[in-house]
Amino acid sequence: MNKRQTKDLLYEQVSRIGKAVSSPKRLELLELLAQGEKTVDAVAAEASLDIRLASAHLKVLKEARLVEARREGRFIAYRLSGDDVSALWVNLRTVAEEHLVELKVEMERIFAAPEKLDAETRRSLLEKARRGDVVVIDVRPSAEYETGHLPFARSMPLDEIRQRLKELPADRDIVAYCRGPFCMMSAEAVELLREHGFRAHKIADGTPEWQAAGLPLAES
Amino acid sequence: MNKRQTKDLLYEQVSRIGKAVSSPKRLELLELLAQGEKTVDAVAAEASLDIRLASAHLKVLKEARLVEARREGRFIAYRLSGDDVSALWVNLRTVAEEHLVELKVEMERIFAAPEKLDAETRRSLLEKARRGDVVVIDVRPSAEYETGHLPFARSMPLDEIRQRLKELPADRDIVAYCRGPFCMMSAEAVELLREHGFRAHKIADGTPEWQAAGLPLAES
DNA sequence: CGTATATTCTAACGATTATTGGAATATGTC
DNA sequence: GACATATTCCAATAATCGTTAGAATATACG
Repeated sequence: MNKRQTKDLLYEQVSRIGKAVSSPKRLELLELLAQGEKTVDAVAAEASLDIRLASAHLKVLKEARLVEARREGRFIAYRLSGDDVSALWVNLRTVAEEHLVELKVEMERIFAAPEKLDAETRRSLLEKARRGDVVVIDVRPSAEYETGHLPFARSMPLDEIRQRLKELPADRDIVAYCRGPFCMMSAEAVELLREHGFRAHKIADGTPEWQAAGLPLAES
Repeated sequence: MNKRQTKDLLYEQVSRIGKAVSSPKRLELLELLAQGEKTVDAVAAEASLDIRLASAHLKVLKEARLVEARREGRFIAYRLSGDDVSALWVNLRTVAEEHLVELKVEMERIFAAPEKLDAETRRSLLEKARRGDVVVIDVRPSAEYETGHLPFARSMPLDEIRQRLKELPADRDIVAYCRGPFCMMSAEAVELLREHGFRAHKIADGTPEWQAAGLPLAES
């Protein structure tokens, strides 16, 4: 086999990964699975897809080895095939945020203040959370919290906040996070909390961003 | 605009990056441009593409804002639009190498021993090169060396090695690198050097891998 | 063992993309 | 200003992909 044919083979293989991430729906599914293992109809519902279409997209992701499937009774549970896949998603989204003006303006339109974190801010947030100077709340569904969450964060799913307001302090800063920069749950939580007089802020990070920055998650 | 429409818009934008990297040819062009600014016919020749097809692919990359173009006299020079693009290429290739068995076996078939470097090995190589315990040679075309190269590496383009053998030490290890794990220039260099009795080895890293690992390059 | 549920498979269609060759544009040179 | 060179534009074709709907499979439950 000559050099050209060999090279074609190599790039062809890498393009399998590229093709897998070339569809907006599949990217959404990847981000969902980055929050933990989920069944087909769970991701289909979250991404507003017909179950059969979601299944087809998951199949493509599986053939690119970005996800793995496992039967769980009547359901089939999909999960990312590694932390590097989650990091790839973060990388793709970051490059898009950096270079695509259309995405930048859209993000600014949706989220008034885009609270991007740098390494230093992440470290200091962690320290303040450890000391209890701020209360970090994870507003995702509790199953996702249990798969992995920011250290010192407590679970406070968006649809439970209203009933659990008394668990939160009125005299300290509350920092809310959810699935990542594209997720709107933390913004909704902050709005709700501010209406009730709390000092709430959101950060753009989700667990995938935190992990991609090389920081450890907590479990249980 | 409702939540679904907003989400669709966001993932749609990220998928522009995904679509750009979904073609093997475009990945090859990206890797070439990660070695430095190049003209259309230069990359077309390197990638064995018709100039018109190369131009079309570069246009797609430009529309995804992964590359930028600049007129240079009669030529048009393309370059990556940032170091993060180079890092994205490395990330995609690494995920592919990690998860795609077909790629793994193909790599093993081509390159007898895949000399992957971890953080520690990179550091110690750098130290040995600094002290002069090993001679690191950059076998890429000299223009690429000038755009950026590993610290303490000297330029020794593949097609000049035969004439410049006397510049190399016979009593020390020689480490050759080129554009990255897919590039065959360092393997050819090592073969040539060993035939002449040198103690030559190759590493898989190119400048993109080195940079993506957070290490600095040298210029000039 | 029959029924309900979750998922996959298959076939079909329309939309998008890769590739090709010819024509057009832009720059530099004589 | 005519010519050569580098690149882009345009139109056409073949290949691939996304989506939809109906049928098939596989497991759990009564």
